[in-house]
Amino acid sequence: MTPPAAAAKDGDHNAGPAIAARRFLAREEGLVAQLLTPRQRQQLLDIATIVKLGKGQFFYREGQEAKAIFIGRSGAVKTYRELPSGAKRIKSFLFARDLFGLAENGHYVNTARALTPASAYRIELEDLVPLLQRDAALEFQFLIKLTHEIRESQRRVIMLARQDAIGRLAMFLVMMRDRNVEAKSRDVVPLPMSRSDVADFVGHSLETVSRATTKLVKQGLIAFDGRHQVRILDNVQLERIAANV
Amino acid sequence: MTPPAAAAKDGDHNAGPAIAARRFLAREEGLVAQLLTPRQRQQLLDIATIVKLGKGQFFYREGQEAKAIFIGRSGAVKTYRELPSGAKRIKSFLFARDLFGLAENGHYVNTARALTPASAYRIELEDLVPLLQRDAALEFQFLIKLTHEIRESQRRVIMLARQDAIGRLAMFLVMMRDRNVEAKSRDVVPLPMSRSDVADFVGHSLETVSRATTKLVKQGLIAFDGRHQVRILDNVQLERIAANV
DNA sequence: CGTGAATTTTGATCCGGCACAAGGGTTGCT
DNA sequence: AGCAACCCTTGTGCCGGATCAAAATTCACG
Repeated sequence: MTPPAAAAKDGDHNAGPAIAARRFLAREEGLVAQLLTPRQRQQLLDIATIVKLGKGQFFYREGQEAKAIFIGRSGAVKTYRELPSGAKRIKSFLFARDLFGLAENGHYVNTARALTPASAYRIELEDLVPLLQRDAALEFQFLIKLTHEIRESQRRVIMLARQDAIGRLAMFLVMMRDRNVEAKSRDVVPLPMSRSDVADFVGHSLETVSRATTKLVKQGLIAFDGRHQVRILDNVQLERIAANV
Repeated sequence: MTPPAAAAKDGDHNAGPAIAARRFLAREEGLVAQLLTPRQRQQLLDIATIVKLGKGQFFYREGQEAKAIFIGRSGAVKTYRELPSGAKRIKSFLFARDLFGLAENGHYVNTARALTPASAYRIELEDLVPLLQRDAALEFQFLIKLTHEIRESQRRVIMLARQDAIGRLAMFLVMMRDRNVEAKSRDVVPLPMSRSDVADFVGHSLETVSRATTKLVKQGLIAFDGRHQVRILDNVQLERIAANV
């Protein structure tokens, strides 16, 4: 039984699943908007169950039959693929309001695992598909979310195209900061993932990432409060490095 | 006035816009399916105009107000962003049946330019959005297309994460081969883009790409018929290199 | 079919990140 | 609290790709 305070802290759970994305028609510059109306959230809530997992547990695994999609509710999740070589390739880090579990040919193409204790709304495809086909407006919101994801993915491509380690890391930090809307302070960014997850994500070795963070710290642009939280000290400079492609 | 033969060669234009993607529910393994029913294509055709551009001309430019989306009809198109440094970052190469021109905040986020003489269906958002909101089934197909794109984008991320030049190139070639469905021979792959476009796409310098292609040729895996067409001689081996992550 | 421009290939040098390795910290478990 | 496993940092040598430079091929155009 969760005390009301704890529930409130993570946002607005009671209202049902939320999806966040940048609208592609609207002009609300730069803002990540809540896409669903209260009514739509209620509709989704009606067919959703809530899954709560401990750190390290799996929402689903690569290759499993895909029967449901998930919408992040609390905590942090990573999705990745195991490559033949045994290396993991991080696909994405997911938080509240993120959509995950889209399938190909009826099977999940990657594995979703909780980085921290995490919860998500689980919606059976069998329930979702008819709802979407009945409710074009709701489906439209999913569409918007997907275009948003495509763009996120492209930002990542741009990041990966860079050669320099510090640049990639700076870009990564900025990305994480930007996803961390609704935080008290925009400059305190939680990094629930391990360094090696970051390394996989930015496409560098763990050591290189470590060196790069050290450099940024020494330059006074960032500081760590423990291993899983960064404070951005010099936003301007960090942005400059991140944008300097 | 295009002679009928020329029109037929590029596929099934007369039937209206086509969209290709891998369905995410269906089990038709590995196949890129035509998503739209004849009726849906007709509906789109009714609100579409056809844009024909010469090589090097622009469908739209980064930052312009986004009033329409496009669906590839013939020829090849590239989309890219100009980075502050002046470098281009290729986002994607597009062919017939591909969707492009999705906006963010009402503006195009990249530039779309014809690599070869190319044509596309242009559909005004003002016409499309109501149609989608009226026709959930049609919209659903768009949704599927977008999930497909997300996955393509992720394949690219995986490609970029690799370090070795030959591996990236092999992967790129395989990707291009796979998109080139409906070709007479699967092993003759057109490469309408320049080497430097390829370099931008795979995230290496032009010289490195050149060296890598040379190596593949010397190893007897591929051969060039002119600069814009590759023949894949040893598919097995090429796949092996491409998959060897 | 020739000429100049653009694209591609080839060559040489330099630098940054990877691999390997070892030391110190932190976290989780009992 | 204590121990062990894991995670992160730091150091060194080496290799692959970027960069600069120049030659070679192809292409566009008349």
